[in-house]
Amino acid sequence: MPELPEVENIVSCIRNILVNRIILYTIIKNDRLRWCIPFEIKQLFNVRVFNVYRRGKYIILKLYSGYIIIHLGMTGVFSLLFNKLNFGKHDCLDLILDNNMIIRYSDCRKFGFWLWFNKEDKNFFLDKLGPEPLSENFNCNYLYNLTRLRKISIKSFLMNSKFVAGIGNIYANESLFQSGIIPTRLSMNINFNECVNLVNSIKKILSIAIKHNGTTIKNFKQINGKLGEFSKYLKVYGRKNKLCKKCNNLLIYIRQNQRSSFFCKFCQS
DNA sequence: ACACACTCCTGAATGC
DNA sequence: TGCATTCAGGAGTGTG
Repeated sequence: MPELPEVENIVSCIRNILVNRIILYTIIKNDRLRWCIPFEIKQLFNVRVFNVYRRGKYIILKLYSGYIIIHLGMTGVFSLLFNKLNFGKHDCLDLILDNNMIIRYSDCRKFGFWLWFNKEDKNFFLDKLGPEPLSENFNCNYLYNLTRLRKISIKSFLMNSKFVAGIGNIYANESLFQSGIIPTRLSMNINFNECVNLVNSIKKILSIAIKHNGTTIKNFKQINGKLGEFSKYLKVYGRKNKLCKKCNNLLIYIRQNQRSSFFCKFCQS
């Protein structure tokens, strides 16, 4: 499941391949993603890619005539082909490039999407996003001030992209463990020192995960097909009924806002 | 405006 | 063994 580090990794891969290349055309195999792939993408023809970047978990392809916003959902995967290849069951579309390379997008569960925006459009998705967690705008003062106002758990807070962009379930669980805060604590009850710890933990964990090419749980692959390597560093996520790596007590699993939370009741409070 | 449940989807894991 | 059910999750949408 791609979160910020996985998306960052994918973006740096496809940036190298796509920037200054020309997309000759697209071949659509299945346009039924979360929303139907729009005709502007289906009809792309000889258009240069100016830039590829990330915002939260969104991938933005900046083209001459507008931009494509891609979200990978749960199972979106890119692969790089050097020859035309028949489509498999979960393949959705190919971008045919002017150097004979092909970028293929596949998505088993179809939670992902590809949308088109004209350059003058206000952007419905990007405009609502909170600061990037690795930017200076995301700091302890910001977190402290914003959490004062919210009667939601700190985990729900972290996973809401309008407060901070790109933190999903894995990294919310891991950051809260590292900073010793139980996921069910009300965000307004987190004190300033805890905000300092939490911000530091988030930045540190995301940075390390980016270095290790992300976390592979089931579906995430880098564009070269290699798996992310951060999963072996996970301390709580997916470790239901296993022992805490700090204190050796059993980790607790709960469902919180219809998401899995994992924590240690001795190391987190 | 806010908080939270529901929804989309497929395949692996689990249950009987 | 085989069929049925449960679970995983991002984030937009709908409800109270």
